[in-house]
Amino acid sequence: MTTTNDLSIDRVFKALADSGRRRLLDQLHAENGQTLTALCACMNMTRQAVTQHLQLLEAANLVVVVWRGREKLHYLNPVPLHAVYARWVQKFERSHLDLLHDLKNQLEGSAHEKA
Amino acid sequence: MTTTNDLSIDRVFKALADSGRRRLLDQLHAENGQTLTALCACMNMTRQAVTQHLQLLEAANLVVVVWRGREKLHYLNPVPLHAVYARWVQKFERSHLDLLHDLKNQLEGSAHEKA
DNA sequence: TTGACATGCAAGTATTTACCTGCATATACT
DNA sequence: AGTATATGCAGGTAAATACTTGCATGTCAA
Repeated sequence: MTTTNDLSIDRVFKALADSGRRRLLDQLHAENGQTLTALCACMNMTRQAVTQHLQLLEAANLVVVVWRGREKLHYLNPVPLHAVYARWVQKFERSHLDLLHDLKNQLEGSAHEKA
Repeated sequence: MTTTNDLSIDRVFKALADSGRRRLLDQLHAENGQTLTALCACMNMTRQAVTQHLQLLEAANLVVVVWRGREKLHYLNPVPLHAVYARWVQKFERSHLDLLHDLKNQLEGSAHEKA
């Protein structure tokens, strides 16, 4: 269940692809456990639009929801972010300098610029 | 010029949002400097579609292109990945355990599950 | 110079996405 | 009970995205 397969990774990347959704995560990072209405305050779109963004974040497991009476409290879950970094970003980072070095060699070497 | 502003960060996130584009980056990670045709081999779509994906990766500066005669060589540039991590992902990761702890407290405390 | 190969450019379609409006439901407050 | 508050659900529109087909251009090799 906690398996981080390709589908769930894709959901995380897709969730992060929208600046509005990233702002929502930022908001929750600033203050965790906010209600829907509170989150709407900074979003310059209708409540329904914000709801839909939050649903994507929930589907990606980046946000966890807890009900308190009629209020929906939103909590940040940074685990998928870490998973994405660990399983995907890190491997590119590791060979960082090597690859740049290769590229530099190529550029300075046999390769020609297009006119 | 090398400024990593919000717009360029957005381009990177959007570029990473597609699994096909992520596969292209994986391919380049496995073997750097591949031609367009070589990259097409693993992509199960037309060459033009692959070209368009690569253009988005270029726009996000995740891929750098060098021409060698009639061949277009594609090189991975992991710098934007690192930038995204450093400027965006990391701050969520830092408070990782704290936030989970908060959440756990909330769940076990005053909050009630919805029926 | 001719033919094969590597790529570009442009326009068109289909799907997905972001967002809206309108109405329904449940909880809290008095 | 009655009103305000917090949210859900459903349907519709506009724009963005993924992908296609068709044709043009430039490079290599015989």
